[in-house]
Amino acid sequence: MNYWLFKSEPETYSIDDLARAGKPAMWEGCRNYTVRNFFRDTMADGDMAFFYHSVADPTGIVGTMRIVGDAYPDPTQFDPVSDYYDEKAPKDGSRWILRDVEFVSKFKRCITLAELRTIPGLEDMFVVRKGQRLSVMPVTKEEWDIVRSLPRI
DNA sequence: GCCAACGTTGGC
DNA sequence: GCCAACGTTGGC
Repeated sequence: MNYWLFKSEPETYSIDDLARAGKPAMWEGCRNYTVRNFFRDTMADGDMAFFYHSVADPTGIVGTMRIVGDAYPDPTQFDPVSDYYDEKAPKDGSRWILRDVEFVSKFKRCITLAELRTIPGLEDMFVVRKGQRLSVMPVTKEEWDIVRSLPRI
């Protein structure tokens, strides 16, 4: 079982949007090869992930979700009217893939980035590292457990 | 709005 | 295959 952190701008897609969906949703639009490789090679059905709000006030972890099923081609790469359209994407869909995710929980409060930076044991967490811009990143079990054990969540 | 940091592109 | 230029992310 692996653990992850997924970033999303809540104006685009928030934890509430995922909760309202009431079923697994496509995590579409990732256009970064490192993330693509995570989706393809490392992530597995049943993995757990934090939902993180970026470009928000405040930014931070707002809940959890579960990875459902296997990776498959992201349909938005073939959609000319989509923001995520990629005219050079091979027809076999191998360039950009996605994962389905389902809502698990929303925290009672946002665990802000500022708070994460102060918590012993999270010093090396990807999301607190300077310049780290991946929209999907791995989380260790130790980091997962520390965040899950914070008060009032 | 600024800008640091990083990923991607493309010329050579 | 190198690397400069460019584009994007995302915190502040």
